[in-house]
Amino acid sequence: METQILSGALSPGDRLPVEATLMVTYQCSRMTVSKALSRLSHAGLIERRKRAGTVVARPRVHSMVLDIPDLQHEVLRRGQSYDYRLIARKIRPAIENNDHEVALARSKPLLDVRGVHLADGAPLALEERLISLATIAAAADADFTTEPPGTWLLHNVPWTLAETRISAQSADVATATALETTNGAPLLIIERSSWRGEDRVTSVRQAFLGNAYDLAARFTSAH
Amino acid sequence: METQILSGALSPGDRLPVEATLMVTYQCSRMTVSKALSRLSHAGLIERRKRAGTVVARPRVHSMVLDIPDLQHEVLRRGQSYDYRLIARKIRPAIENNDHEVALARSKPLLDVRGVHLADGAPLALEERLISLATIAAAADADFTTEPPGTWLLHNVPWTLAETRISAQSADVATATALETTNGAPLLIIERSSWRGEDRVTSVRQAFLGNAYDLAARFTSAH
DNA sequence: AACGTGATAATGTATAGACATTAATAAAGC
DNA sequence: GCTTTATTAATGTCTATACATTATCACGTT
Repeated sequence: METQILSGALSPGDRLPVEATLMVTYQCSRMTVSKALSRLSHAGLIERRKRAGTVVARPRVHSMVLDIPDLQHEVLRRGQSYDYRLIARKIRPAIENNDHEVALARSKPLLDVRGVHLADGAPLALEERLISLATIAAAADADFTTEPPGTWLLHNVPWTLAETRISAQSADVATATALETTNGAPLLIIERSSWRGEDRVTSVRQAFLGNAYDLAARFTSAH
Repeated sequence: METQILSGALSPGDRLPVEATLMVTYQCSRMTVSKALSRLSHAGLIERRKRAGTVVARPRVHSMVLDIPDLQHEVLRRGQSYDYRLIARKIRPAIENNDHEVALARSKPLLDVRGVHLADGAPLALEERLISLATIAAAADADFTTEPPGTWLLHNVPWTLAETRISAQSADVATATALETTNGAPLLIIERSSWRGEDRVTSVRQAFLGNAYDLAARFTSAH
């Protein structure tokens, strides 16, 4: 079925046979047919409506799975050496008139970590991260001098929801210095906030050298 | 179960009760327990191993669903007016020493479309797109003067695989002119190739004004 | 102590049947 | 001709059962 749809033999809007027919066609029980169709439906390839039957879905958004990999893991996978250089780590209260920080802090301190990711010794990204100690108290005891906080969080805290913003900016002086590039160089900015259930876990801003980053490049699929 | 994991009551590595126990706990059949656990497993929250039992997963990659929306749809959703300005449309053979174009063309012509997306009359993105007429012959007859090719493709061609590259660049003269911005302005570049099964469908390069584009910003989740 | 080797406990997947839910269609009423 | 109501055909979900698959564990042998 999947092959037929993806090959174009079945086009968006086409009706699929009803489950009873598929039972006969593929010589299996209705439960099995139903599970298979549920899988396709979940993947967004088909739409099922009671009484009306099943049709090949007309795609609406270009929805894809983007593997935003752990930077350390990704750099090592590409055969480069990885290093993390901690610039500053401090525990501080939220800035009062910054709504975002206040929501993240929830009346407790924030862990503020910034550092540079290096691939083969060259700067790859500048990272500024805030971690909510209200949500993740254990982060206060973690050692972020060599292991980047992103890696630690990934291995220790499951997240349920993340909001990502991607944009491009010109490097200001401080960022250009940290990344050893020229003032005004194009940077790829990734900002992400993560939740665990109702609670905010962390927010991070990563500034990548525009030309160095084909890391976000990933194979993707609708399934 | 999901709530317990996401709330932190169950941590990565913790063992879950075996299915027989869950049957009793939740007063339902094993098939139902199994389906629920399969769903959690598919979502990456747990790992199931025969004989060894089920444990809460230790997350590995920051995998997330990125909804890259249809631009027209997204601009309208934000309450802005949308326009598409066609710059050029031509059918031409692939450039011979360009491997990418040759692979896309498959010995047939390519449809080369470029245009500008406008939100509230202001340029938002410059788009350069190639469509394989070998794979999508019907695209030759589509009217791309007002409807952008991305929207047409999205509604008419299901895709199975896409490869996306995201980077940042400084605007060159031609691009800066088309986007009515200054030379050297930071741009967010999205390059994407799409497949339908084994066949290449289209490749596109979109250059966004860096500050205008929080469009790629999308709510995302692991499920 | 090291190495198979078989029993076993767990998940994986299938079947047949029952009932619930929903929306398209047909019938009835005004 | 329009609206309301009943029918019904489709999917949605559950149960109980059976057997397949596989990694672990305990045991016996070398």
